[in-house]
Amino acid sequence: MTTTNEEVRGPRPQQRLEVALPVPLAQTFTYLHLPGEGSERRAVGAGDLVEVVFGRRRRLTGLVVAADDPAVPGEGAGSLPPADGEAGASPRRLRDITRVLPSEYRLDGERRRLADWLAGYYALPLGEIVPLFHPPAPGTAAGTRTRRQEAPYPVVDAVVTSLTAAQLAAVDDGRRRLAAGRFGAVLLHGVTGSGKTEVYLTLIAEALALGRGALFLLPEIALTPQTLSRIAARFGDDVAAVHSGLSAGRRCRVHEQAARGEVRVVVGPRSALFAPVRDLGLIVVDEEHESSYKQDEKPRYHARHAALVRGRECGALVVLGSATPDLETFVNASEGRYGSWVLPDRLGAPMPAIEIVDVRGGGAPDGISARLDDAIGGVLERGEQAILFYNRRGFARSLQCAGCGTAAACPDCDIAVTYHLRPRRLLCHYCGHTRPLPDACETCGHAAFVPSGAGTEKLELHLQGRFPQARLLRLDRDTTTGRDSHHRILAAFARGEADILLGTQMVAKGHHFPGVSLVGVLAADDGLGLPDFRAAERSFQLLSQVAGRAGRVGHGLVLLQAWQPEHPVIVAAAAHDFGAFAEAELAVRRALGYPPHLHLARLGVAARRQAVAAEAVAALARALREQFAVGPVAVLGPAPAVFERLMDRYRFQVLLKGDLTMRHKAWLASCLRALAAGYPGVEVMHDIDPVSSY
DNA sequence: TGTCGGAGGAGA
DNA sequence: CTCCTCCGACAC
Repeated sequence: MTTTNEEVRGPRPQQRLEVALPVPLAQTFTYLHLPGEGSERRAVGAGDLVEVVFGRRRRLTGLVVAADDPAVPGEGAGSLPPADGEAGASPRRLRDITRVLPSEYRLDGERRRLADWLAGYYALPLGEIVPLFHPPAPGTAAGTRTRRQEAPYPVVDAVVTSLTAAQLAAVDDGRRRLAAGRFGAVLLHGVTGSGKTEVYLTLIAEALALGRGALFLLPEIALTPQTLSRIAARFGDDVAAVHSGLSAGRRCRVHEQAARGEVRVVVGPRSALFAPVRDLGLIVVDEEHESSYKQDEKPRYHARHAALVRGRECGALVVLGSATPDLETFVNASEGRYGSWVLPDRLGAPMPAIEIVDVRGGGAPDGISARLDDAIGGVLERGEQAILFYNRRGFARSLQCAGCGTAAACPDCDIAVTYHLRPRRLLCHYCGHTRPLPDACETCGHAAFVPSGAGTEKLELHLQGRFPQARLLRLDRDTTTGRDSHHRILAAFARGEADILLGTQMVAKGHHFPGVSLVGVLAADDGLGLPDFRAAERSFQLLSQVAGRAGRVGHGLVLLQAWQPEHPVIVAAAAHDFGAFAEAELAVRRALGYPPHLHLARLGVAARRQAVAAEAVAALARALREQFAVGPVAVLGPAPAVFERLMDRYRFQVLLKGDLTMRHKAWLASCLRALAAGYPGVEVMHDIDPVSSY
């Protein structure tokens, strides 16, 4: 058996590589590379991506963080310490890497610094960050899908008229900042339809003229065909869009073209932030408040935050645009850390009138008040269009036994299942568990049930009965199962093939529907009761967004039905008053020590057996209390999660409130690893800056 | 985190 | 006796 040292000192100039791999382990792995063999016949160095076999048969792509100098085999010239091959532990025979990825895939410079920041800030091993930076290899199962031809979408060509004074002011300041070539961040605060996109496009053109590249991030690219077509029309071959529908091969091509500087502008969702655009000078984050910028699986990073860090690392201007800025962004702008550009007016049309409809005391028997019913009738008479927003899927929120009142529950989640009509079944919205309607109550044997609480399916039925002549389209997760169905429904509505579009929050997202003169929100205060510190913010954003769908030409009316018509969030939304909302909400956040005043970290523990999970989370809380006994970080909990049992797992959590330093994060990562090791069968997760507190 | 292999339960 | 699922170990 040869020792590792003998391997390195062998006759051939073999390289020893330290490779960070996407596994949740706080270590790198040593592999060998023989330059001159394999697909890429060159020596590799820190920053190269390599493919390796890991364990029995896994193939992983990892980042080389250190490598021997191949010219000096076996000598200490490389950055690696000598292997501890001699005494004690039996030396393992090192494996060869299977492939070096082409140099377009190297992860170095500002992207490497971003990767290091992500790993530190989100308390993850560097290797788990690496997959963000390279597209999936062509030929993988996920990569073989090709994009289907899309139904035609009427493109509203924004006539490039002259810019308004407010747009000009933004563009002028942007030009100055771009010319300076230094990092800076700016909030572009403009209501729906105020011309933010034109500002973005002008600045992208400016960056290109200065010889720099640009990134344009959107929350969900599938929902913004109009923005996309405008970018494509303006920048032609300089621009490439990445989205989930793209095959892995296409993705790789975009990546390589960007790395070579053949593509200068990359557009896409949060993952596009990591594209190797050269000489990056501008990063646009459109709809920066959108929670989809936070990835809800590991690595749980926030693309807005990461965009700011990348901007800092490469000296780029970062423009954050929104009609309803995230409060953190808003505070940074109002306190002068970010610049601030305001577009106060809608182009071409006044803001729609917003009216609050009090539904207390049975004012809306079938979910629709007389006021809204009238307004819908008027829209249909005039041949216009309406959007109705109700944020609940299914026919009934639950099915209760008429005998004992028990609501049918999911066996794996301890949560009431939703009653769906088409197909007719009970469905758990948390784990997807379905079952047919029961013949009799499982608790008492009674054979009659009462549906309670309405959903979009019931709303649709009601509308069909009430307005038989109306053509309806329903848009929610249940009508958008097929690929593209989402797009098809919106396109059909945009072409005027239906009079009423009804659905969940999917109807709120950025589309221009010129024919829409009425927006009805059936339960505007629905989201306010959620046990989440961001409930008010989310409600305000959603209401503002859905209201923006109304009357972009001519008259527009928005009706907000509410049980709490005097709630400050409802009142502020109805008055188009972001400032009033922000002031009130920031006061609450400050009083309770929530973001943006302080940062949060959420630590979760889950296990099949409740007692095991409870024991593990207690141990975690003890360790945290000891660590943070002195200092500005508060430990809250442990407490059962808001949904205590999901997917047959009991869940508990601890919340950290305060500003965690990188040192804290490093300690936290090792603490959580130790916890997972000490409690086999327990799943441990952490979420830095969670989007919600549960 | 994904994969493998052993332990132990349910059913033929 | 075999199939199957659950759980822990391990990874260069």
